[in-house]
Amino acid sequence: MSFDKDFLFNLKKLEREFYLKPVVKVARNLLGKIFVKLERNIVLAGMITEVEAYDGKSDQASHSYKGLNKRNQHMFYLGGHTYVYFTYGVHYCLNVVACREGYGAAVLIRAMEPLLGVEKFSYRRFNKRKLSEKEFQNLLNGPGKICQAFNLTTKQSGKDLLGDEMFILDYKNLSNKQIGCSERIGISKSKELMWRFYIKDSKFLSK
DNA sequence: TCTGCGATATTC
DNA sequence: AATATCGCAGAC
Repeated sequence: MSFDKDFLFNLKKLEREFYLKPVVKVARNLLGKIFVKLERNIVLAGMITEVEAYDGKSDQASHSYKGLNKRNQHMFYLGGHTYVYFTYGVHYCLNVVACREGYGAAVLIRAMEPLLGVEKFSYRRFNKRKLSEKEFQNLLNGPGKICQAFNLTTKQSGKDLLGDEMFILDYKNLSNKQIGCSERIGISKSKELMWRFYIKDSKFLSK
């Protein structure tokens, strides 16, 4: 199986309806789907392997928990938009907004398997072209790494994933057996919720 | 292979 | 003061 442009462009873009379901369901369903960003002369694509769900008012770990502010405003957009935020003074993180407009739920994209644009990813992440096996696996296996490789910043926050610049393609539908879950990483509140989901046999997961 | 730490924008 | 992170240095 090869992931060239022709293969990708025969896949169908996820429709609005996909994003309007409860956020945990959207999170699980995003596993195995293909995130695509079109740049000037290049196609960047990765298969989503690890995600975390963040709900609205009920979830103390969610950016939207305390209501709308300047930083989190895009998290309240209609499902199917992006929410990119800056954190630790260093890193950007990509989220996919879920549910109706004004609800404030999103899926943090934590890891992907690189498919197209590997050379671009390599330069942005390691400033070189030839990578070891280990480096290849580490291209997109963390939320900050994804944004570095795809060159995503707050400029790309609030974009519609049903548009032409960035979108998600329907690809794999995974069974419950193939999906692992755990506590979310790096939070202190609402830790008991098992809302981190990942593809069990993937080599492209965060640490 | 692992642990601790520094970097530092944004919000409360 | 805390945070939805990462890469590096130094210990072993």
